[in-house]
Order: sequence, then structure tokens, then C-alpha cells
Amino acid sequence: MRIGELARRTGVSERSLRYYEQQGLLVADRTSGGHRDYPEQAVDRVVRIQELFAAGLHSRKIARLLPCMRDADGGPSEIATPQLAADLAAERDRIERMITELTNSRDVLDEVINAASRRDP
Amino acid sequence: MRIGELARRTGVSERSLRYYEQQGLLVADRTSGGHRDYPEQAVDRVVRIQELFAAGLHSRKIARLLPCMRDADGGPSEIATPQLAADLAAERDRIERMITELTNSRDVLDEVINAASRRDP
DNA sequence: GTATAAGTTGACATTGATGTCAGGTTCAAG
DNA sequence: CTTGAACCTGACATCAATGTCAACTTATAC
Repeated sequence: MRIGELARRTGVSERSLRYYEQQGLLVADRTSGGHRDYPEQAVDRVVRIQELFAAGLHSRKIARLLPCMRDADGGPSEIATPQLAADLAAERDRIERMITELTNSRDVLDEVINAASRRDP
Repeated sequence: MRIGELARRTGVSERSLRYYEQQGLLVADRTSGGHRDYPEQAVDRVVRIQELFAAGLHSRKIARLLPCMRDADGGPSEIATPQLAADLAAERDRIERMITELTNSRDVLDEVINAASRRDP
């Protein structure tokens, strides 16, 4: 699949897909003419990458993490080193705190929205 | 309370507190000499502001939202207009999706961390 | 009053993913 | 073979919160 289709199917811009490749997060075959050719599995991977970005991980860390994730089609190709695992554990805790904060914010918004809809039913 | 103490107690830098004031998110009395003097209640407010920033709201939107939130000491001083409420509802949905994504990422990290700790117990 | 800590404003820098544009090449269909 | 769509690289711009530094003023304790 080519970059346009991948962009369409993932909702990620072509610009970002090229950036992911530059950062070593995504690999693509090339046609004889140099156009990127992605495997079907790239769709899942891009979604994961996006989620990890949304979770506040930087591309360098994602690059180290990706080989340790199990793919849609099989187990991980690497096991995280103890150091990486500790690093990821810290990220995990940060994400957990983030979820708590987001939940708080969501509840605050709900309250404001409900107050408005009660006045203006 | 002065800015240094507020920064210490909230974990937010003095720089950011001044920025919040500049953006209309935070008000402070001034001493005769011009130093900021915050009420006790500012601590809670700063925490809320941080959470809303973490939820991806921009300062302008937070500024419109804040008067509609109930404070630690009482009800809201304003009720959101229908337009603001609709706007916030969209943010709410975005935050909800974000929580889902973060939960996914957390689970992925857990899996990688567990795989590493199983190999290296 | 003097020293030192804390505060003030203003300006400039940073960060990192993404947008955008230009100039050129490749692909696919007629 | 031609044409228009899709793709390539490279460069520059953006956004918004925060860091940082400078030059100065105020507060506090001795």
C-alpha cells in the first residue's frame, strides 16, 4: 500500500508518516521508482505509534520500545533490557497519573456542561 | 501566599504562574511593593489549570471555562453559554478518546515490562 | 542600614511533531 | 506518448507552554 492510502486509513498525514520513517519508527519497502510501499500491517503500527505519541512518549523512546511489542502477527522480536524496562515503568506511572488527571478534567467539563443544559434545556 | 510558595506547593514553576496570570487564568492581589499575593484557594485553582492543560485545552478556552467551574468555596460565578457548552462537549469527547488511547498505551507498556521481568526475575 | 533572599518585567530560546510549499520524479490509464 | 494524480526530498514555518537570563526592586532578618 502506498503512503496516500496509509494516510487515509490511519488519519495520519503523509508528512507525519515520512517523519516516522525518518525517526526509525516505520519501515517501508520502495518501488523501483522510490515510492514507499507499506505492508498491510503498517496500519496497526501507525495506530500504535499515534497512541504512544498521545501518551507523551518521544520518538526516540518509541523507537526503542517498538521492537519489544508483539505485532499483530506474532511475538516481539526483542525483549526489553532491564534499563529500558525501568524507563518504561516510569512512563507507565506517568501515563497512569495522566489518566487520573484526564478523568478529573472530564468530570469538571461534565459538570459545567450539565449546569448549562439544566439552565437551557 | 507569595509566588514562591505557590510554586512549591503546586509543583508549577513561577514562570508558568506568571504566564497563567497574563493569560487571565489566575488573579493575584499585589503588595504595596508590587509582589503577587495569592489566596489559599489559588492552590486548587492552579492544580485544575494544570489538569486542563494536560487534557489539551488551550489557555483561551480554559479562561472561558474557569468562571463556570464551581470553586472550592462555592458555586460557579457564571453559567456556560450554549455555544461554550457545545465547545466543551467536543473537548470532553476528545478527552474521552484520549483516555482510551492512554489506557491502550499503558497496557502495551505493561506487556513489555512484564515480558522483561519474566525473563529477568 | 545592610545584606541576602525573593520578587518584578521583558526579551529571547526551546521543544518536537506537524503544516506547507517548491521543484522535480514516478505511476497508471487512456 | 501523454497527461494528471500521486509521490519524492528538502527547507522553512508554526504553535504554545515553559526555560532562562538580565537588570532591577522589594522584603526580611540581623
